[in-house]
Amino acid sequence: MRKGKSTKVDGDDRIGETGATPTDFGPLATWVGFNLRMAQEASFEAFSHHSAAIGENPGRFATLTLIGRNPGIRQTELSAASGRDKSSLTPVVEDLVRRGLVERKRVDSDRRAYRLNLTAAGRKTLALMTRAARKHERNLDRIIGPRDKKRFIDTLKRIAAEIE
Amino acid sequence: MRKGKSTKVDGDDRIGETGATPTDFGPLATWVGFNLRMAQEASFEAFSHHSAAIGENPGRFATLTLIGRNPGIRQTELSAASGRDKSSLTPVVEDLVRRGLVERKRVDSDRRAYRLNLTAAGRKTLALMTRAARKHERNLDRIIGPRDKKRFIDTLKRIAAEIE
DNA sequence: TATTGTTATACTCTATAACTATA
DNA sequence: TATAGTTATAGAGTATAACAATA
Repeated sequence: MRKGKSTKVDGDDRIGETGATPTDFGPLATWVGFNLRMAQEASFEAFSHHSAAIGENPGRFATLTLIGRNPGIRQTELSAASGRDKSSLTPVVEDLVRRGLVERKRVDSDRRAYRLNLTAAGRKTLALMTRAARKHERNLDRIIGPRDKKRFIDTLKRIAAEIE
Repeated sequence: MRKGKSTKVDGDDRIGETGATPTDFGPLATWVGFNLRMAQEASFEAFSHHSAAIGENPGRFATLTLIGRNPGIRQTELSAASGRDKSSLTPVVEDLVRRGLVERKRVDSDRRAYRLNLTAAGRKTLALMTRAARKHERNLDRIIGPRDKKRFIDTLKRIAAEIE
C-alpha cells in the first residue's frame, strides 16, 4: 500500500519565500515512461482497495483468471504466461491451494508435473474479483472516454510487445 | 529484473492435443488495468537496461531529477513529491550521498532538516541518465506515434489524478 | 505538542542457483 | 541430459511505529 502522492510541499523557503512552492518535476512531467508508471501505480492501488474488500490482491486475480481460463494448466505454463519465474509462482500457488481456491493434481503421463484447477471456492472468489475488476474498469472507462479506449489499449499492448 | 514474458506455452496437452496452445488470457486481455501493468513493466524493464549501462536504476533517476530541479529540497518534500514515505527515502538518499552524487547540508533556520543538492558527479550522472531516458522516450514515441502522443500522455495523467 | 529524519522491523514480489524426482 | 517444481537465499522497494533532536 502506498501513500497518497502530493505535488505541493510545505515550508519550502529555498527560493527565499515563506509560502509553499510546488515541486518542479522537470522533464519527468512530459515523459511517457514516468506517466505510465504514475498511472499504473494509481490504477493498481485503486484495484488493490477493491480487492482488499474481498480479502485478495491484484496479483491473485491474474493468477486465478489464468487458471480459470486454462483448466489443467501446469505451473511452468502459468509462469510463462504471467512472465514470472516458476520459483516465484511456488508460494503463490501454495497459498491458493492452502486457502482452498486451487487444487493440484499430478499428471499421470508426466509425474513431475501438476495440473491446476479452480475449486468451487476458487470460482466463487474469482467471480467476486471479476465483479470488482469490472467496477474498476468502469472507473477507467469514465476517465479515458469510450471513443479513445480502443486506441489506448492498443497503444499499451504495442508498448508491451515492442519496447526494447 | 524480470524474465521476458511469453504468451505461448509448450507441451500443453490439457485439451487433448500434443502441440503448443496459446494461453487464454480471458478478460484480462481487454482490460485497461492489466494492459497498463504489462506496458509499464515492459517500459520499466527496458529503461532498467539503459540505466544499468550507467550503473544506475530508474528509481535513482527520478530522485536525482527531483533534486536537480529543486536545489535545496528537503527530504520530507522529496518524499511527498515522489509519493513515498520519508522512511523509504532514507536509504535511497544515504546511498546517493555515499556514492558522492548528492550532498546534504543542515538547514540553519531549522536544524532538524537537511537540504539536498546534486554534486558535480551527481549532475554528470543525471546528464547521462537523462540522455538514456531521451533514447527510451524516442523508442516509446516510435511505438505510440507522434499524432497520438499528446493525447496518450494526457490520458495517463488523468488516470493518475482521477482514479479512485 | 508537532515535525524532521533515522532506526528497527516486516512484508511483498521478484530472481538465481542448487536440488529432487522424474523423463 | 533435460524438465517440473521446490527450497534456500538474496535483493529491491515499500510501509508502520517508535525514537531523538529540534521547533
